[in-house]
Order: sequence, then structure tokens, then C-alpha cells
Amino acid sequence: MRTSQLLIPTLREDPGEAETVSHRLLLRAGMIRKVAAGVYTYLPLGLRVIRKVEAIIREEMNRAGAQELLMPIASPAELWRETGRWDFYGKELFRFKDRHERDFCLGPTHEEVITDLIRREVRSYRQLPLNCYQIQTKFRDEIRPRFGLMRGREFIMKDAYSFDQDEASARLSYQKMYDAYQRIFTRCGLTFRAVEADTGLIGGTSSHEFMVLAETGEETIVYAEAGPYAANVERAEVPPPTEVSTEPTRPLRKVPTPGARTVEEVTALLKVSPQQLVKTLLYTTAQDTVAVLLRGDHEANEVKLKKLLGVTDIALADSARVTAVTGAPVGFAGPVGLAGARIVADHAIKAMRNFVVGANEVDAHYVDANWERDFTVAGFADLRNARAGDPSPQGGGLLRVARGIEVGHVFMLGIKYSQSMKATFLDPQGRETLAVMGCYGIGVGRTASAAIEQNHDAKGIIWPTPIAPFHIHLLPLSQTKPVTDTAQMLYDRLTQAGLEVLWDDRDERAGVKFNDADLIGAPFQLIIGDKGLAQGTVELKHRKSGAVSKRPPDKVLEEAHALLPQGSS
RNA sequence: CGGGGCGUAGCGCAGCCUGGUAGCGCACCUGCUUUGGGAGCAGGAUGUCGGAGGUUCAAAUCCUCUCGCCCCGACCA
Repeated sequence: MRTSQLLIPTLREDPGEAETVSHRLLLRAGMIRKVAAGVYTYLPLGLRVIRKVEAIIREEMNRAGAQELLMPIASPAELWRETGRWDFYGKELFRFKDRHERDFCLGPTHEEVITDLIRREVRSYRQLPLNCYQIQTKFRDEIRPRFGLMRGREFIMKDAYSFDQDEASARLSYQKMYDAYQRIFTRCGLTFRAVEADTGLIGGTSSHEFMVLAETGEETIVYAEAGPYAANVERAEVPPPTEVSTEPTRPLRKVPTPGARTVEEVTALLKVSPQQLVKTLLYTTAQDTVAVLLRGDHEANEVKLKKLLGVTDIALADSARVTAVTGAPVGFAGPVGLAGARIVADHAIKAMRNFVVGANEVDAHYVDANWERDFTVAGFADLRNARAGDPSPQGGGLLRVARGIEVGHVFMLGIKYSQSMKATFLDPQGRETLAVMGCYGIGVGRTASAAIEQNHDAKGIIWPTPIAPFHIHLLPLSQTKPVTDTAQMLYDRLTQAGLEVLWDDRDERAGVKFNDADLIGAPFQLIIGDKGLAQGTVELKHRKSGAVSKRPPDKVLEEAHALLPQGSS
């Protein structure tokens, strides 16, 4: 296609709103434009990339035995009330009413709609297993949309739903999707890792996230330095300590700690290490207040805490609540003599002796506190985030930490939705049985963004060939007849050979064309200039390496073919 | 929702504190020259200063309200 006929509004300067590389480059390369916070128009170039990613997803989903359908964006509140998610999903759900005042929402995901379909249409185990998917625009009224296509309020997602007659069969369906995801992200040219994950709002029994490794990722993952274990930090288990302190206990003493509230201030004042301090975090749940004891250098993991408490919502107590419960301002809470809250402790505490805690009194802490002797806890549990250097819970040495972008997520749902929505079928014995479900998502725009995060340089994007908007950027450097004729000839031949060619036919200076081409990021640039033609050559330049090969124009075709994967359109 | 910040030409910004003719760079239009890494010269067009109300002889500037956006924390593909 000719540049002069395409809307490719490249920007010379960085847009002020863009924070991350992918956001900045998508805007600068003229691929997306913002319509509202978290809502974007895909311009022709951006849409081509989206379509490429979608095509790869379709091929692999179909290959894995899934079938495509298309569900509506709008869905009625009744379905969501059946599963309880009309309330549970909260403000994240875009809601609206029709002219009859009936409640609707814009689908953030489609478990309800697909389960409604399947419960109506599937009667027999003979119709299972079944895996249906769609590529559809989703809506989530995110608290904070950001990073362009990375976290939008409207975004394109592939979502698949599997229905099986039993757990064993469901695990096979899950595995097929897991394998398909490996192929999809590999084909998209991404460096990624599948990690164990929390199931979040979707619910279910187990799940894996597919994480593209990138510094700008919003997720933190941990992985064994010498083994297969990898998990989201939210999920990563921390094994209980194996060595318990054998230090003789000393008597409890109260010491003044004027103005020292934070772990740093208290440890500096008392000249102890954070490992000798126990911090007391107060959380409020719908019912009560819970005190969480953590070693001074550890971080609370709220996902684990929610699971332990069996609640869906917790929040750090506000200062009024802290004062009411402890009798002291924030910064001096401690377990000794604490009456107004249940006390739970991370199991690292179990290994500690003679530690520092808050005294529930302004400007005072206890030193040489010991659990059991000075206070009792309701229980010990894994309540902290894993971190680099912790032992891997499943062997393979110590854990390392990396940042990741979640591009895909596979869930074993079990019977959560089939139960609440009564999706049943008759098994071979004629018994009414609940379908066992799985669901599987891929963020399409996020995948494209992640590809940019991993494949760019100071000049612009360097698309992995399978998802590049064009294979070759044809750059005639002047408007002379030999150059134009050669460009036309090469454009025709390459296009006929099945390659996707973007022909920069604008009357622009060479530098402008080079810079735009580098920004847009086609894997190859074919440069045609008067100088080269005088010597009978054109140049094929590899965007990634910068390598240039000079060839006579009629030799370009075979070289281009060798360089680009067959059938990669 | 809490905290911080920004809305001035298509884009990036200055002007605001201390009220008085709305500016700069890039982009855009015309002409000439130029032409292998974002050209030069000359000329030109472009603004309800986010919106509403108020104070004032006078408001981009001060006050009030409002809308939008960005950044930092709790959600997720």
C-alpha cells in the first residue's frame, strides 16, 4: 500500500501523556489515538497489527479444537445476578439501562453469557467436551487506565470457555489451552513465562498467567533460579522457616521510642536490624479488625490474607480505627495486650525470639518480646510476599524476581458457574451432572504492546515479523523516473510474491522517510536511491541489526523470500 | 476513592506569581532553492486560553464551581 493513501500520522515529538515505551511508540508511529481515558481508536497501521495477533490466536485456537463464536457486548443484569457478580464485580462493571429501565452491562468477560448458552443447548455428555471462543471488545471501568493499550477501559480480548463432563477431562482441556498459549506467544515473537497465579475476580481452582518479561511490567513474578517453578508474587508460597532461633528468652522490657513510628525509625533508634522487629499491621474486614504480625523486613500479601480470613475485601485500617483498637497513634501497634483485634502471624514469626514490637502506647515499644509468653496468636500462616533469595517452594534453589506483563491467563473454573447457573447435562448413567468449566483469556492489544516493550530501540519499533503491520517498507529516496520505476517494479513483484509492502511514495526528504520507517518498525526496509541505481543496486536493510545488503533490483525478490518466513501473512 | 499535577494553535510548551494588544518551536499553506538520516530563505494561515459563574474600568492571569486528562497507591486481559 502507498503511504500517501494511508492515514499514518507519525509524530516527531513525544506526546506528553505517554509514559511507557509501547504507549509512546504506538502514538508516535500513528497506530493509535486516544478518544477518552483508556479508550482508543486503532488507526490503519495499528489495526493491521491487531489483526495479525488475532489471526495467530485464531489459528492456534482452532488447531487446539476450540470453535469461534461471537457473543454480544451488552448483556442483561439477570444473568449477572444469577452468579452474584452484578454486585460482586463492583464499580468495574460498565452499567446502563435501556429505555424500559432494565439493567444491562457492557461485558467485561463472558462466563455468564456462555454458560447461559451452553445450559440451554447441551443436554448430553455426548456433546462434550466443548470449547468456544470469541475475539471481542471488552469493557472494564478500570480504576486507573494507563499505558495506552496496556490497560484500557475498552480493549480487545480473546476469551475461550471449555465445558467438560468431569475434572479429568477438564484438565485435558486446560492443558490444550496452556499448550496453545505457548504456541501463540512464541509465534508473536515474545519472551514469556507461564506462572502460577491467583484466580482473582474470575474465581476457580487453579490458574496460570502468561507473563511477558519486561521492566515496565505491572506484575511481579518469582521463579526458581534452577528449576521450573514460577509464580506471581501474589500467589507464590513461602515455605515455613526451617531454623528456629534457640536464643534464651529475656524478660520483656518497655523502652521509650519518641517519634519512632516506621520500621526504619525504630530499628535505627534501638540499633537493631529489621529482622529483629515484628510489625503489626491492622486490617479491617467487613466484620472486624485483624492484626497481622510480620517480620520488619517482610511485606504483607493481602491476597493470602484474604484467603486465610475467607473474605473478599480487606483494607489497611485508617488512623481512627488504629487509635480505637490500640489506644495509640499509628506506628505503635503491637500484639502485647492487644484486645480489640484477632491476631494472626506470618510463620516467620514462629522462628523469632526476643523481638521488638509496638507497645500500644504513644512513643513506646517493647523489646525482647516473645510469642506465647507475652501474647497469643490465633494462628500462623504464610502471609507475606515472596522475595528474591527465599527458598523455592518446589525445589530448584532460591527464588529470583522479575517484572512481567500479563498477556494471557488460563483458569480451571471447576463448577463455580455451572453450579450457580445450573448448567447440567446427563452423564452415561443418566444422572444430571454439572459441567466442569475452564476459561482462557488473551489481551490482544496488550500482546501487541508487550511486543513493542520487548522489541524496540531509540529510533522506534522493531516488530517481530509475524505481527508486523508490513513486511517491507519500500523507500524510494527521490522522485526521479528511474527510482520511481524501480519502486513500482519492486512493489509489484514483492506484492505478487505475497509479501506485504508499505510504499513510501511521499515527496519527502530521505531523512524523513528513514525516520518514519524506523519508527513504524517493519522488519525490512528496501531503499531505492539514485546513487545506488547508478551502480545498479538497491539496498535491503534489516531493521533490527541495521545490516544492509546491496543487490541489483531483480535479485531482491529471492533474498526477501529467504529472509521472511513463508506464509507469514 | 485518597494524594500530587496539568488543561493556552494540530503536537510540544512559555506567559499566570505581580490583571492591560496571546507568544515560541515543530507541523500546516504559497513560492524559490535544496534533495542518502527529521533542509534553507521569503511570505502566510491558525486560538470561544477546557467550561460556567464571579471580582474588576479591564481576566489566560485573581476567586468559586464544574468537566477532562496525567502521575503515585488498592483492581485485571
